[in-house]
Amino acid sequence: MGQPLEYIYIIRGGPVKTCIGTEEGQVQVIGFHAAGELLGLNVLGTSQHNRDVRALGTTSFCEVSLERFEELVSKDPAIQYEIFKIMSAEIRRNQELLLLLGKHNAEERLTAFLLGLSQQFSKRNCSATDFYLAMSRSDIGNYLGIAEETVCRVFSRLEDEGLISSECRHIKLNDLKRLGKVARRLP
Amino acid sequence: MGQPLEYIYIIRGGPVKTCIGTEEGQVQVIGFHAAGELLGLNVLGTSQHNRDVRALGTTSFCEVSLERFEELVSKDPAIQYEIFKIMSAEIRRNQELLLLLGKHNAEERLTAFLLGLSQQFSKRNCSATDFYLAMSRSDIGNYLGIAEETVCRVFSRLEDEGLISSECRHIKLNDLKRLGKVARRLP
DNA sequence: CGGCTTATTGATCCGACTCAACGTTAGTGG
DNA sequence: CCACTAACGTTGAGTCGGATCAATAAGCCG
Repeated sequence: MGQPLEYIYIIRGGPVKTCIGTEEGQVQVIGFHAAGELLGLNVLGTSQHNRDVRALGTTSFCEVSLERFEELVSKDPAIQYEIFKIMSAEIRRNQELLLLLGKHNAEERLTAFLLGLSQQFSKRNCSATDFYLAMSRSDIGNYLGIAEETVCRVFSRLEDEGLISSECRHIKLNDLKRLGKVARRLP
Repeated sequence: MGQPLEYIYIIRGGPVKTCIGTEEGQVQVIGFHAAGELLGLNVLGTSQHNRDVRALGTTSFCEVSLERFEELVSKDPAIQYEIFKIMSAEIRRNQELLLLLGKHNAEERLTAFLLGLSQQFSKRNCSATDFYLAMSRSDIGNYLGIAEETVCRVFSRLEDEGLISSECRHIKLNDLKRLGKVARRLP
């Protein structure tokens, strides 16, 4: 964060989190990302990066200079359109998060979060029901706008109800259908 | 919402709100927009619009077919870059909103909202301290993730403290500096 | 006028925050 | 090798901000 906008980055591998911050030192986790995702597109048209990116494990990046990026984009309409699609998807992702933060309680936020992860893992040909969380309880709470303690409590409650098995960062989703109902329950 | 992605739209004049919804009928107001803004960019790469746009007064639009849009963008790098910048700004706007919803209480959200409007009006050469709200209390509450009643109560409280004058939708900001402190107060 | 939407205010209740204690694991240095 | 420290995760008790429910204005329009 604060660095001049000279490069954008592509994640080669490893989980990361991105955060924005205020002058007062508050931090908001904006997203968790994995291999293949682009970082830095959100500051096109400004002079410096506005996000902090932190590794949640062993990671590697691909650094692309802004000139090279603009060259690629302007020469190849397919790439250009791909970038539009990526940015557009990022907008939609943030908007769904807004809906989650604005209209759902802690239990719904957390189950929706787990189901979202499940889908991501499934797309990467990993297990959709049995995975490790790269991020801490504190990061999850920050991301979802709830306290770390509440994250723990909801995990415990979901486990008591048999919906998940939670052993620290190793999570099993035992009943995707019922979890889906919890995530989307009307207020 | 739900219409096939055939056009994107540019607001000619008049205030509008955009919303997303869930199958359960919940609605989340995502933003308020005025003349000059583009609507529809957030669904590039998908098959249909995912937002509802509703007028909050007399409005007019410019409709641009997707083919025409793509033609313009691919022929003129300046336009292309401009679109990147617009989408990038939209991402940043949503992220700031996420920070607001995730880390700030009702009073901070509402004062930040008023100050944001103030800046917008100021950019349009309108008064930064004396303006009409195009949107209802209910819309504001929905947008900020708080109840309509809470919006009213905070308005009343701010008025009691002399920070604003509120007569229904006619708002005066009496002390921008103190309002700024309220908006950014540490938790 | 009456019906309708919007705004305001009060009373009550609950979900989630805060504060605090404690267990666990990993890393550090004597 | 073990004491010490630092993160991280979990759980409990108490509190409070804001939601909900309810009633009452206040503007708008047919």
